[in-house]
Amino acid sequence: MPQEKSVEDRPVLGVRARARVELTRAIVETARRHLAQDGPANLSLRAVARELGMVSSAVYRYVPSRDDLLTLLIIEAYDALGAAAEKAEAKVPRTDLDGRFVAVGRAVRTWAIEHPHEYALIYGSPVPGYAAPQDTIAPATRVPAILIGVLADAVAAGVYDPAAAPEVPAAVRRSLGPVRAAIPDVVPDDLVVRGIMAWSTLLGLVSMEQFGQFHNVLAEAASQREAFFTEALRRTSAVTTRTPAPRP
Amino acid sequence: MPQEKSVEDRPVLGVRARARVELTRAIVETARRHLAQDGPANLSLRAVARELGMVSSAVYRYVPSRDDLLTLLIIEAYDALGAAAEKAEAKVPRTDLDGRFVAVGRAVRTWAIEHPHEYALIYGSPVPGYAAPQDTIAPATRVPAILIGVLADAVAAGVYDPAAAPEVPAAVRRSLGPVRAAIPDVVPDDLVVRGIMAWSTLLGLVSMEQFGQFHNVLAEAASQREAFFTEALRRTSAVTTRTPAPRP
DNA sequence: CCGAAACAAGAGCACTGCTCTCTACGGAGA
DNA sequence: TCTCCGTAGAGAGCAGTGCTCTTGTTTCGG
Repeated sequence: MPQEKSVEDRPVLGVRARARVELTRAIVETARRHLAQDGPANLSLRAVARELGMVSSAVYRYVPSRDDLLTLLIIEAYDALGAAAEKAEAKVPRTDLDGRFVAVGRAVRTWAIEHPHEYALIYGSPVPGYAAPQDTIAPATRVPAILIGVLADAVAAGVYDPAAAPEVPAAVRRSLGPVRAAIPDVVPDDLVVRGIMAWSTLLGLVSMEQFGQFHNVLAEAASQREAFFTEALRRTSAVTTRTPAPRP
Repeated sequence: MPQEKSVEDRPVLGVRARARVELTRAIVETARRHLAQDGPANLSLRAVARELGMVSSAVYRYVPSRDDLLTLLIIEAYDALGAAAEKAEAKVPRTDLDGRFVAVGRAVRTWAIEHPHEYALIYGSPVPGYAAPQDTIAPATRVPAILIGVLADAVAAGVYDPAAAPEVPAAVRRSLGPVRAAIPDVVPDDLVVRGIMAWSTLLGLVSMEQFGQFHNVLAEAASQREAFFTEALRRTSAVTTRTPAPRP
């Protein structure tokens, strides 16, 4: 998008530039509504154009392709989910580490229930080409960043004693290379592994519920689903941010 | 499919009936190949028909719709995955409970890596209408059934002492209603919850890797991915099939 | 002020799922 | 054995999709 640079340069935007940002916003917004209603697979560029009263070819002036539009929606979804999780976690006292983890998990689940198609878009099978564009990885880290904060605070508060942390096998330590760059050094590898496992459990639970894997497994009533989920989150937290018992 | 009944009745199949089962098999088979190559979203009935040298409308004599064809492929995928997991688990000595769980987990992951689109079809965001047809739920239980066997053997072998099992909250116990029907009574609710969590962790790990959520988190090298995964599975098993320490 | 760039509109291409009509043929009853 | 009847295949066609190209029109900057 070479236009954006010239747009950024001009302090006062001309008629054309204003119309461009406005229309781009309108396109993404109606696309988001269509996505929420019909799901990623049924998102139609032509339908979006129709609702905006323009012809389909005109949309291509603003969005390079359908996949790029989906990428924009992916970014929006990651951001919305991240905001919801941050808001929920911020309400819990800093010292209540389990409460913070559970709050994040419940926020993710609640957001997924309220935005099933958006959730499927970001955590389901990727619809566009497999390679996730560079723009999506930053917003995708928002929720994990909260969990990293909890891990770091567990060490800081002494709930997890790094001195008692067991060494992880060398191959496992090497596998953690990329994520180590985003985690404070005080968090030992053992706790990093636990954190990734906790995050996987959380997403696994939400995805399985969202994608229907809990049919004929858990009761359908919302209150019981909620009870099970909260229990699972509490147990997950209990095996994550705790000083490990020395094992023979 | 009212024809099937008459087909079952006749001991010797006529030319028409033979051709029907043959062609149906051919359609599903080529569809499976197309699915493996291009993914569920790009599966085209017309392309399948083209490859079989028939016109698209003829396929509708055998498959009611594209979604029904996908449902058939879903059933096949569940069965193939279940077979792979069963085979891997059968090789482990019955007494090695952790080994059996890890074997199942590794088998699921290996199968997912070898059949990414099939995996996405069954454990990713559902492509057809949300309601999973009745025919799919039976094959879907194949892998979980193996894990249930491990849980039951943990109780039988005394590795998990049901006498020491803590009571789960009443709402959680009620949420387990459906799945209890498929689990021996000797397995206490506490262990059922652990089992569902372990299964969620396993699927969460595989899905996150498969859907690209581990980019910039774990190293890309296959050996390191494998090492991390095995470690995670071992840890998951270790917190599942063990007599719980009494907590204050 | 004028040329270049951006824009909207429309036609068109190749493709999809699915329906309908028409013709040919296999199989079972009279 | 012959005669229907239901099934099979072929083709045309409909409505929809993503995307491209051409043709005018409007806006902006030198």
